[in-house]
Amino acid sequence: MGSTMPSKQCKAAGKKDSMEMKKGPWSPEEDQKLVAYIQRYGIWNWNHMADPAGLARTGKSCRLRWMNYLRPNIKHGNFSKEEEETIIKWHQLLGNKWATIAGKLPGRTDSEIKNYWNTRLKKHGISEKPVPAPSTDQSAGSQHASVSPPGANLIHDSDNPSAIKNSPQETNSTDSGMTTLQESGFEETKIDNCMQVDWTDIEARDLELVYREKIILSPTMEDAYFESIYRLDMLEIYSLPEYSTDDMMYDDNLWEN
DNA sequence: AAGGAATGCAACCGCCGATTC
DNA sequence: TGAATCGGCGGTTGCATTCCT
Repeated sequence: MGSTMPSKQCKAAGKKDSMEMKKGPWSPEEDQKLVAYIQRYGIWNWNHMADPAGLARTGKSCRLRWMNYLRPNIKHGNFSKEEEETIIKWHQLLGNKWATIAGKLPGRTDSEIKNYWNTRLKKHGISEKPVPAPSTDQSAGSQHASVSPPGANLIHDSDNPSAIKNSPQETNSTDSGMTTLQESGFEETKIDNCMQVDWTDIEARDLELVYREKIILSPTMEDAYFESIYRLDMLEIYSLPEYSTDDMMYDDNLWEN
């Protein structure tokens, strides 16, 4: 469009950017320019938009400002209790996958969630990383090497959604009377891309599991307990933000096979 | 009331995967 | 097919504000 910068020069331009481009907080005028430009021309190339928009900013800076602050339907302000619980729950399952977690909270950005976690939740002693899978090799220290899913040692107490307990390795699971999957007899076998789970052996309710970040169990529907074979490649799409666990429950295709 | 410490948040940086040429 | 580029992500930083002594 209005830009004359050849795209191949962008790497070099990046160094130039750092010297000549404006940094620091955005002024209301800059916000106005960016919004007006996007409203008129849309988003076509962040690196090439700043100049015709009249902004002495890098494309990255423009993108960040738009994505985290200026774009429509962004929620600002305090997180609700429900949102907080959602963050805690999904962080236990996914770890620092802020963008994915943000997908579960419409209107919230990954940056905002990340900040919220780092400033409010982390300090309250909530586990910072996904709980390592239980392993017989205590000395291994490899978090994802086990066949068991990372979340398999998680119990999410439905009476107290924010109370998510670690595995016996991490904490004493016998307090508060909750049991881990292993303690409740959970077993799984992985065959190629298929995971076979005997749900009837699972005593815990309101439970979600993630296997390499792919959801393998819907949390509440009783019928789900009687399904035993899940194809990870089928389920992969359900780990996308636009799919809720409700989608999983009511999608008949999910239960084929 | 003042000053230092703690906190919260916006923005930047570097890396990486996907896409384009 | 490989290099260049872009967009996205997570980690980190810096500054303004609030809290505490």
